[in-house]
Amino acid sequence: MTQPSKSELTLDKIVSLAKRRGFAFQSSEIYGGLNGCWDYGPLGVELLRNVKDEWWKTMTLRENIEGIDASILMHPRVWEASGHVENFTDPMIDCRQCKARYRLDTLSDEISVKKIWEAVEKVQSSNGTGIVEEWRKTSPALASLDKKQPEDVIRTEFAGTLERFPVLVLPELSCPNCGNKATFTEARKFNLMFKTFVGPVEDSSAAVYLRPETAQGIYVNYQNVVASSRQKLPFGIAQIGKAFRNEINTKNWLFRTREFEQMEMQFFVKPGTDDDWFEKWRHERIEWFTNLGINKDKLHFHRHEKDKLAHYAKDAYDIEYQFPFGWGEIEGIHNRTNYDLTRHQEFSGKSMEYFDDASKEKYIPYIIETSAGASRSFMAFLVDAYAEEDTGKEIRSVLKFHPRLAPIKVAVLPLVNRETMPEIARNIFDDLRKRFRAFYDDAGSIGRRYRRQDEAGTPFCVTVDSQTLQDQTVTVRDRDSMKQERVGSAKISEYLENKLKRQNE
RNA sequence: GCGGGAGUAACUCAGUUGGUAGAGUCACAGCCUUCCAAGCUGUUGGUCGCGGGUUCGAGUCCCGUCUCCCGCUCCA
Repeated sequence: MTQPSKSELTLDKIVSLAKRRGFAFQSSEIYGGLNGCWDYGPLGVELLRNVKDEWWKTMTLRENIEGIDASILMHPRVWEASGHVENFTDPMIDCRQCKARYRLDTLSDEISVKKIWEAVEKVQSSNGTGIVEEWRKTSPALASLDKKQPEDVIRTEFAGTLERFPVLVLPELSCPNCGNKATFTEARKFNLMFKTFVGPVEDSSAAVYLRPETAQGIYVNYQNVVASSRQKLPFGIAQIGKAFRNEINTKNWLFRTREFEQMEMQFFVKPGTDDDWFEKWRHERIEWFTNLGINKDKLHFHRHEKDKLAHYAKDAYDIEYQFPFGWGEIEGIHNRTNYDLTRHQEFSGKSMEYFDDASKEKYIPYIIETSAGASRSFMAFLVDAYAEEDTGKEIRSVLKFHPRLAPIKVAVLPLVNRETMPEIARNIFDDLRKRFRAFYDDAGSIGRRYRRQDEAGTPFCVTVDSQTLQDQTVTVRDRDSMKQERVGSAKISEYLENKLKRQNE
């Protein structure tokens, strides 16, 4: 059996299959779709649920992790404390010539002091319109044209000028990348958080945001959980929920969307033990994916370089999956230090300290974050499961999901619609469907029906044949090997339970 | 946000210099069929992405717009 190389696998193929079989549809499709929004269909919702269930059980079926489900709307101050208000609203500009993109607030770092003075002199000599006057008031060091000012003062003031009066200086600057002058687009302010209003009146004082990450819902509840669950450090809080980011560009199907779901576990530890816990969680998390059948070769860690770490992070690894479009992050494991809790203590005025009864110490815990994308994991499991096999006569399309992730666990098929086979199969189906997601199919040849289940990723097919009439046994056909074994029809439930059983972790 | 490509049935696609919209697959109803698709008969299914314009007439030409894919950029 040869397998075509997976490099031939395109996203288009998966998107098409996903639509045909009911995994994912474009949102509001009959109205032309909504950019970057997708809906999960009948099979998709089962797969997604199974992914989330597996994650939830892995996390919470242990002593030291509690679950919560926080509100999507939170107090606006949360996002000031978290740094999102500041960091999510950077004005951006593009160079029309070379297409380079810059953050307005960091553009001045790439421009020499000499060039800065040149631009400032141009602005100074321009006609004294109101805006120039205003600028002179806010940037005295520049306005005085005192070139003996220390460089950092010049730079700070110039950065401020750029941010407040981009119209004034941008036409005087050259693109640091291509060197062309006056090629910048207007500064556009991106607010990456979705804004809405509490109450029916659109009053700005009632503005709130749809959470851009679920983590903050855990942090703000950390003291509540400690108090109510009697947990002691180290312990974790798990949550699955939707988050929203008003991305500039959505792309790659479910990979970058504006509405997405996260599976996050924030683990609270004593400072100093954080590195060890970080390593432990990092390895545990990648094993979660491989234990559920993801090809090891398609997974790797991507460590964030020190100078590119987020403002809160001490160390960070992404678990990346090799999608048809390249490597993409499906989970991030970050050492967030005590940044978040410290900030919330500052902004809320409430203590975030933990009192360690054993050592009589008081401290703000460090947090090891494991943040997996539910939608991205869904996509990785789907892409990874997809296989085309040459059986010699034809190409078999099959989704080789781990049985616990498979949307449909078992299909029940009468070999032919004769004698009492359909009735017996119906009875078996009626029994199984109460315990497993099951499917009954009597349409077409048996081979066709097996193929249909292959394409839906159903791991087991139970077939009633003439021998069933004699000895009450049925065949169970395995999706991947296509091999069959005979099982007593009364024992199928037990047989499936065994196949779907979780290992003790 | 920039550049390129695409959008016609549920899916993959055809559709000539502008002249009544097609195929295969899928699905459904039968027939056939005793273990790995595509055998037979019949049937359902199309705002040709959307909106304008040109024209006697637009899937086809023009303009705008939306959406998807690819490449840049971005991803705190």
